[in-house]
Order: sequence, then structure tokens, then C-alpha cells
Amino acid sequence: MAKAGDPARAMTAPALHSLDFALDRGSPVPLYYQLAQQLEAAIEHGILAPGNLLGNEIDLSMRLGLSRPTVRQAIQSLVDKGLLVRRRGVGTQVVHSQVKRPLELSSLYDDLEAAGQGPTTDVLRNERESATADVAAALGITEGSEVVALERLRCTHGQPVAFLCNYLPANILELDSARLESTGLYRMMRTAGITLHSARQTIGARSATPEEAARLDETAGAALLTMQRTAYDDTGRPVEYGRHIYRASRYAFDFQLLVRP
Amino acid sequence: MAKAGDPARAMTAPALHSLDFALDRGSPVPLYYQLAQQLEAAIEHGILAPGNLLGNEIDLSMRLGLSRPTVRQAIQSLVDKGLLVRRRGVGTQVVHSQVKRPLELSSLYDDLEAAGQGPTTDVLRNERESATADVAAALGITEGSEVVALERLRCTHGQPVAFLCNYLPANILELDSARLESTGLYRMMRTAGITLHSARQTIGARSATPEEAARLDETAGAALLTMQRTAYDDTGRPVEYGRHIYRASRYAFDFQLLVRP
DNA sequence: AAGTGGTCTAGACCACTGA
DNA sequence: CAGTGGTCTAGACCACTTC
Repeated sequence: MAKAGDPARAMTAPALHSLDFALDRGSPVPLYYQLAQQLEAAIEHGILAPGNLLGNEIDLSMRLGLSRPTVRQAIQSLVDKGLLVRRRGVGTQVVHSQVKRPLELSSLYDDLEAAGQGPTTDVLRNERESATADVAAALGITEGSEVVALERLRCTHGQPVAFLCNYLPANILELDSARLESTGLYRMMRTAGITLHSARQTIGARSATPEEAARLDETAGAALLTMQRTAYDDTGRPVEYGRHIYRASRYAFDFQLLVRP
Repeated sequence: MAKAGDPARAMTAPALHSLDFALDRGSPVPLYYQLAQQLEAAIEHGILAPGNLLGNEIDLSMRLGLSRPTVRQAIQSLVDKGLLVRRRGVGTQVVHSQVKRPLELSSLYDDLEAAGQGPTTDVLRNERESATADVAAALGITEGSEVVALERLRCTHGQPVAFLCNYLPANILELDSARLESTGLYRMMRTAGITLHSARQTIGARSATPEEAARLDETAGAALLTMQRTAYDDTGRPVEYGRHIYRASRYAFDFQLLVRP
């Protein structure tokens, strides 16, 4: 019954005692954040292996010359990221599996760029119009208000991947077509000081109409992924509504979920 | 330019001053949690309207007879849920848009039940087998290890919605087919003391093969939504791997994302 | 019984925002 | 400038887990 090495027995990380955390009290970076970053790096580099116990918070705080709440704040941020698990009466240990992305409001442009696919964009349309009923409802504005309507075709390796149709409240952002072609919409919004905070998404599928097929270089009836998304800024105001269609043969959504305790 | 009521000016919630928060120090429920629940209820009932400022933390803590860190902990939990926004130098205010589900590891069964669709399940297969290479890789076990293979057909209103194929490490859970038909897999796991913590998902689409079409009462070539998911428990160990296909005409994924600051 | 994280307190100083 | 949240401290007691 006993297995080699008795992997069920969690050991306090031996490396932790000799790990030198360099905390700079003169830095504007908060102490708990400095500690969290260095713990995260230690986990990522395998210095703290999955299953390792972190050692109790009191010792750790004394050793680091920090108060316990500060150490707890650092640990808590990594628990929120899914890297550590706390167990009362047991200790804090490194999670067993590799966590990749904690979950993001994914930008197609960034996704493709991260995958080394060198995305390109054609802006097919970029003009102001009156909001139709469905767009107005999604953006929480009155029907007929002015919005910016955007239609883009995103490609990689010269092949279409997605057709993106977006609506933004007018005056929220200056949308230069040339810039839109060289970067993503979300990146432009960030640069303009709009910080995205949350989004409501619906992901579905359907068969391509002949028009859609022609646009995406697919055959009519091919399976398409569809996404509708309303994005909100940090005050909860809708700032963007999008209807996207993706060639299912060339794209899929990939993400990590964390369950709140 | 000025609009009626000047909605850009955030007011401290007038109701807050007369709101009586009932804190029970004898309760085993933490004080910060009691406060968070009552704040959330006040927001949900519109007593705290979107845009309302919460009043500063010092006053609030004195008024409630709590320390400031405790009040902060309550507020922070609602910020994490996306209900409140903090702004340094300004205050804490209620988010403008309605947040629905903060984001969950969605269970199809629960989703359908919540939608009042009265889901039913046919267990088509429930037996142990040796893990194939792809299943073993997804579950982080060695190829050939024993796993439980599960195939289920989920219906609403007598119509198929999804075909669910799942694999679990053997001995993790007793999977009674009768019980599986009357509830969801995730609910059974929770009952067995397995707390799901995170999951890695891929959502895509493709056209139905003739076999799939027959199984789901679709026509061959119809668009299907596909999902692959590996779920991890709170120590980060993989506990379930699933390959699901959904009739796109009857189901779509719907969820809320929060961006971490 | 010993050790762990969970909660809570009563202060303090700082950085940022807005008028 | 006054007011806000952001950070930090040095303690305390409790509930839970394990042995």
C-alpha cells in the first residue's frame, strides 16, 4: 500500500528557510506585494514545489521582519490567484497543478499575438450611427443615441480568423482606423485611460450563412463560433458591445476558471 | 450640456445613515461577513443605488462599533465580487451596472435547472476502464491507470441538449447511475466532500457527424458547441476531465468575467 | 495538547483626489 | 487644503486539525 517516497506526506519546503526575500522598505511597491511576487517567482521556478507547506505565518512574519497581517495579505493574494491553498490547523501549501492564466478578459488580438500568430486587422467600417434597439439595450443608452460602429476582419497568416462587429458609445474614444489596424481595440481603450473591469459574455455556435462564409473564406454551412460581449469600465458603465464570429476550424476559446470559496 | 438631476455627481447614500446593520457578536458568522451580506442585500434591494458613495471607512467603523480593518474586509469582499468600486481620495461607490453571476464553474445541470428547464439525464455508460493517453494526460495520471468513464445524454422538455463524456480517476467517488440521473455530477462531487477549485476550459465548435446528429436529434452537419474541461480540487489535483458537445440551437454559454486589478 | 490559520482590535502614517 | 482609501504594526483570542 505504501508508495515510494510517501507522497501523501506534505513537507515544509526545505528551500524556504534559506530563501532570501529581499524586501525594500524604501520602494513605493507595497511590502505585501513584494513578498507575493517573490513567493510567486519561487513557486514558478519550482523552489517551492507543489504540495510543499509554506511554514506558519507567525514564524514567517518574524523571519521577514513584517507583521503577520502583512504576510497574510501577501499569502492571500496568491490564494486568490489559485497558487496556494490554506487549511486551518494544517498550513498553507502550494497547489498541485500548474495554473496558467488566472482568467482574463481576453482580447483576441492579444491572444493571437501571444500565440505568435502575428495578427493583422482590416477595418471594414468605422463610422458613427444611431443606436438600434438591441445595441442601445446592450450599452444601456437610449435608442437613437450616437454610437461608433466598427467592423473588422482579423487574420493570421493571411487567412481570416474572425469577423468583429463592435459598438461603442460616441465620444468615449477617438478611433483612428490606422491605429486600429496596428493594435487591438482593448489596447487602444487601455491607452486612452479606460480600464475594463467586467464583461458579460455569451458564447454559442451556428452554421455560416453564404455571406459569412464568403467573408471568412469558409464554405457555407461551416460551423462558426459566436460571441456577444458587453464590457464595463471600473464604474460599471458599459463601454463596448461586440458581436463576433470566429471560424471554428481556426479558433477556440481557452481559459481558466477559479471558483470563489 | 447639464442634464436633469446632474447624474455625474455621486451622492453619499442618504439611506446609509439610517440603515441599521444588525451585527451579532455571538454568532459564529464572522462580523465582516455579516456586514458584507447586509451591504450586498442593501445593494440588491436598491437601498444603495448605483453610483452612491458608501461613506468613509472610519465613520462607518465607528458607527458600527467595529475596527476599520474589519469594515475594510467586508468592503473588500464586495469589491472582489464586483459590486463596489474603491477610488483613492474619492470613496467607495456602488457599481453602475447590474452584476449577475460573479462567475462560476458552471454546471450544465444547475444551469438548466436555474433556467427552469427541468433537466433529465440518461446515463448511457458508467464503467471502469484503462485511461487512454489523452485522458491520462488531462488527469495527470499514468496511461493505463483505472478511470471511470461516463457517458450521459442531457435533455430538457424531452429533447436532447448535450452529450457529456467524462472521465474521473477511479476511487475518487462512488458513481451510482440512478443518482447520476437525478442530479448533476458536480453536485455529487460536492456532496462527497470534493470541493472544486479551478478548471481549464476550451470552448469551440464544429459540424455534427452523422452519429452525433443522430444522438442529439439534429441533422448531420448542424453546428455543435464543444467544450473540454479539466477540473481541479482545492489542492490542485485533477479530479475530472470532460468532453461535451451541445446542440448550438438549444444552448449557449453565458457568463460574467471580472478583471483582476 | 500543540500547532495552524481565521478573526478582530486600536491605533499609525502615507498617497492620492478634488476643491 | 481636507478627506479618502492604501498600507502597516503588534498584539489578542478563537476554531480547527493532527497527534
